[in-house]
Amino acid sequence: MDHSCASKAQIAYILRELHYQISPKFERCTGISQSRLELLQHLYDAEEISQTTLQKVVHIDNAAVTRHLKQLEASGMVNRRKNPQDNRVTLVSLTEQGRSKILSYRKERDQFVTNLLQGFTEKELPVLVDMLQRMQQNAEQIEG
Amino acid sequence: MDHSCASKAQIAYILRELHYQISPKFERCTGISQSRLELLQHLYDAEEISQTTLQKVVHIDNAAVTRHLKQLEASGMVNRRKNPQDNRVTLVSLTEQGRSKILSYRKERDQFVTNLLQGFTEKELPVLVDMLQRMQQNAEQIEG
DNA sequence: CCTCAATGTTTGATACGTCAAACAATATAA
DNA sequence: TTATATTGTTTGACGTATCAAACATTGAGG
Repeated sequence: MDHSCASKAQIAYILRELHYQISPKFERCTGISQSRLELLQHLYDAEEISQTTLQKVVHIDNAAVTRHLKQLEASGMVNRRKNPQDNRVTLVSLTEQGRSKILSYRKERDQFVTNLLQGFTEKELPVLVDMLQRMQQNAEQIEG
Repeated sequence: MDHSCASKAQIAYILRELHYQISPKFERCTGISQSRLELLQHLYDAEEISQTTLQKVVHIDNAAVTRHLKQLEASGMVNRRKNPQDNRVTLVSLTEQGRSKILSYRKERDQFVTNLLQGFTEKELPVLVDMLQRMQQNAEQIEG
């Protein structure tokens, strides 16, 4: 409520605008959506994990995760199977095809992000990451 | 493509995640979506402007702007009329009701953003705004 | 054992973006 | 002035997120 609220409010606006500016361009440049690539990226690191675990790290709704993974399965990028120890949970893993394809996606992504961050110095990047993460933590607290 | 790409890629991920964390909470806290409030906010400042002008400043697709404004008109927040000098353009303005309602929305928004930026110092805010705006400018350049 | 709660996943309804194509209305130029 | 390009807006098809409700499946307590 203090005098700096105008600039604070601006931040919320810019974040929204930035997302919608980036999102379609990211997909056109890399050939895959940010969400999908993020899912694949975590599978790449994790071998085989449950959907819920995956859902929590990518901050996407369960329903959306289910739909993404179904389509990624249909396109041969991931495998899904029930956990024999607990038939409620679905375990997901990358296929060989997925594992190899992700490498080229990553290249495109890196190029894209490099463009996005043109003019940023090496010192600025960690500052930015830190601020964004702090906002994320704050966001998690809001409205239980 | 250099060694800092991991941290760069992280930024793209966080931006996406942050948007989806914020967006529903913003609406629940304030009673209006970010996009709508941003549209109203600009109308508040601008008196009467054309849809296209408005669309350009908020970085939302024309189609989405049309739909938002139609609904805001239906709910009595804005007026729309054809420009008599050029019947192609639609001029939009706030109604009295809209003008008064926006004040309470703003209060909620400011509270929300204050929570989002908890722990940020006065010096950090302009740094953050600057970085976000630079990303926006870079994003505009990508893939003409 | 057999409810009943908890956990994981899925489905359905809704909202809001994008793009492309359709429709004006206006400018331009032959 | 009449065909053609340009500009502003709208509509339709689609993707992807949210929430809430429906379905398993498993665990725990009487």
